[in-house]
Amino acid sequence: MDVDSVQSSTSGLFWDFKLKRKRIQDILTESGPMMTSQLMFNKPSECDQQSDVSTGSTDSAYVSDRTSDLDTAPPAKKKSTHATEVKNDTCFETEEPLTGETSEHSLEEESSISVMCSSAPSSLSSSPSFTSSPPTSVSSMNSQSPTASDDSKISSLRSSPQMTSKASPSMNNPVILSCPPGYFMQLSNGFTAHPNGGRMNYFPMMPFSSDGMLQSCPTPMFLATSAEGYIVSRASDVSLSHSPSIITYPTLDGVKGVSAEDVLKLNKPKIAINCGNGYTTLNTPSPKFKEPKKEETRLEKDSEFISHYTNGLFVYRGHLAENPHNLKPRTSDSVSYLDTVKAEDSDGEEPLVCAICNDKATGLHYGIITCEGCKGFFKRTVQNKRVYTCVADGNCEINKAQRNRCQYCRFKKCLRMGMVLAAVREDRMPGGRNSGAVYNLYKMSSPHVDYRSRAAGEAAGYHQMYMTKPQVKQEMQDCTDDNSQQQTGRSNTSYHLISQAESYNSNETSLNTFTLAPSPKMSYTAPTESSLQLKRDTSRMSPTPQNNQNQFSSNSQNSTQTFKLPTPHQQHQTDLSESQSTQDDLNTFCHPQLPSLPFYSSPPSLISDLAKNDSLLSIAEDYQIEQFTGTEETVAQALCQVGDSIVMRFVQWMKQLPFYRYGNYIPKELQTKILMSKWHELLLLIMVAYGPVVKHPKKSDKKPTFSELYQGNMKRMQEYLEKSFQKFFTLEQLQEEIGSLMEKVTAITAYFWQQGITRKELLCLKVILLLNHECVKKETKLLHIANAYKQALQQYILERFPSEANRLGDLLGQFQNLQTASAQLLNSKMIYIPFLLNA
DNA sequence: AGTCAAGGCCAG
DNA sequence: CTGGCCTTGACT
Ligand SMILES: [Zn+2]
Ligand SMILES: [Zn+2]
Repeated sequence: MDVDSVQSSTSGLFWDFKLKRKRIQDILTESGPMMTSQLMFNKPSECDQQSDVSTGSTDSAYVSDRTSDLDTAPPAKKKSTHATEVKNDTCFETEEPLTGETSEHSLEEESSISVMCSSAPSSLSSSPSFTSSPPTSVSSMNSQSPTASDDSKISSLRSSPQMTSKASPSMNNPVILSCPPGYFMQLSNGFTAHPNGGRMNYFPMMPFSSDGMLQSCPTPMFLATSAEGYIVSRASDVSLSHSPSIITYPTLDGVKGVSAEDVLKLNKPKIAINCGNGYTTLNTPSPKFKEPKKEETRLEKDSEFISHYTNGLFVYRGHLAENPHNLKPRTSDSVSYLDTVKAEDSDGEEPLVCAICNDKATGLHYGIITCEGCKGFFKRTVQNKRVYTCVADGNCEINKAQRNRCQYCRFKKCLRMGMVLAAVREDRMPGGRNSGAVYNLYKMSSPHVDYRSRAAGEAAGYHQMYMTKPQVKQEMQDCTDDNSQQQTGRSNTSYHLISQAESYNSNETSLNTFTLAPSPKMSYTAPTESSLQLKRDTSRMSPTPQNNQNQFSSNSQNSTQTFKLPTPHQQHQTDLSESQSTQDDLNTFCHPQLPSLPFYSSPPSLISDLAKNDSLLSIAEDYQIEQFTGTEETVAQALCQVGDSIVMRFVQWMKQLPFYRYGNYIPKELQTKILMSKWHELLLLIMVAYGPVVKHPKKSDKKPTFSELYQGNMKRMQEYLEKSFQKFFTLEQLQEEIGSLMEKVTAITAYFWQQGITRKELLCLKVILLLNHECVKKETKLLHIANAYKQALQQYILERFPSEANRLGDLLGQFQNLQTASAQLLNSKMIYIPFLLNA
């Protein structure tokens, strides 16, 4: 009846990270396995019927109607569930139009700031190198440092992600912050990260006038982080040839934020951030800021809710998450296995520890062993669909002592460790027992193929929960065949480091199921042949390398952080000569200094080189939605193949990139890592830009609007589901299900339509996106390459669109949206993927 | 009757 | 908001 019944539990096949990574590595090694997959690869692409895959979807723009569209759309879904706290959208709706229409103009002009850094502002020479990665205030917060006391004084900014995630086409839309009266804003990457994690972007800001009043809005200012503190730049000063006036605010000892006192002492201007409800001051207590309601918000869509916390870094699969506590497979029946746990436990240690915080556990709660506190925390969070924000960068350590320091990270860990959302009852009915199905939502294999017998369970590796470290290492080696793994086990240190890196690829994302069943009533789908196969595979691999709680948590949480730690120093080494302003990493990080790389000749030729081997765009043409009809099984298989072949093409594409050919700047592990984390974003980029690039060769006025696009997409989705699965859903149902994802995807497409993105721009964007990875920032050469492409793109834009000074910044700003959408896509149901491939 | 995981309560 | 403790109620 509902969409759930259609969703395939084999959904993960498409994204299946383990297979993809293997594929990548195979190809990179140019080894045999590639052949096999090449065969598979040809198959889907063979169909050359160029049917207009993207009829309704790909066309439209999204200019003036955008605000109104967004305005009207959300209310529809608001009626959905708890009407009370749906303010997440409310916020957005009320503020967005304001800026969208009125100040957008000025804002967009300012966004040229994202470009400005390509010139070396002399005024900045005093402030050495700005890191794209945040100052590591995390450490101070993680370790039990005195900052704890500060926490209470500083409002941890909990903003609603929807506002930004609501597909703002440019990063320059005002960000809505919430800050309780009497507190000063604390800014950090964690905050901005909100919707998408870890990124500090420019915020439009307003200067105060001398009388303490906000100035009217002629010259918005922008804020960005740097290693030194915050940079505030006056947009009006920004131009390509002149350095912006930049004010640097210091970082507050360990904690990021600027207090009123500090500002006074520094004798620097006060600034305010546009926070929707007017302006909230950055550096002074905000007297009359009124909270929208409760600064907490709710997310209505499960996938959105989840991806807010997973942030694309791992895939939520309920209690089947690969953590040491979950090695014991659940059976389909409702029999608890706590007794088993205890039994096993007795021979060694009896204290049950919480998988989240290591506190004393009180049994199974929502699928895993947790303490009373984490149980309650998880329940409250899910019941109220609370949305938290990390004020650091989303990697706070969670243990008993500091589990209450960061709700975001605590809940993120809850999901990561596999607490089952669906086990929180919607009807709040106490007592009784959840049906076993609740805990099988994330399973692929049939309940009958379970590990019912104790012997089987033990064989399946429950014992490994207590494996000693050497055993773990052995296990890792036995079970994996990839390169990074081979380096494993030399010493404890290397093991540790590697597993951190590994966790990105294999631990979190290697799994097969993406089924997100919002409600326990979801029907169970029969396993497919391939799914069973895969299930066996994963179960064999499932023992998580980490065996003690601390280690695991630090591993998993550092997986991203690790990559950017070294940045500051390396930065220094390379660019000391040139001072520069830095925007935050993700979007714009231009080096004024271009190294003389072998491949680098001139910006134009950089682009034309890319154009010579543009094999990627055809991806958008090679897969027809019609391929994905039939039974779910068929679809799952088809998707698996397609995913396979797509990855293949990405690898081949990467290998023929100019800088790739000219010298091996990219260590192989890095290639794999980068591609693994970027290929779905790249895919989305291609899909989303295909229409505007290909079907819109000449400037016509018939740019499709966002709403046209959106409605067309939804309608086609409806038809697709009906035709392919004989399931009919009303548009309202669909809206419920994938509205938010569709909005995000459509918004990007619409933006590209509106901008009339060109093929060359897309070419560059692909490369820049590929290199827009944390790891790249440590690789000086790669960083330079990325910047070379940015400059090339900028130059191209200058010639082609001379009047659009901020075009590059806006284009790069889409990365954030791509990342968000792609993360959500990862967590959405499989049956939507084929469609989105053609949206 | 006993288990045990869910929800509720409410002092701190 | 937290989390220790209590009540529920399907299931054994
Ligand atoms: Zn706990
Ligand atoms: Zn955190």
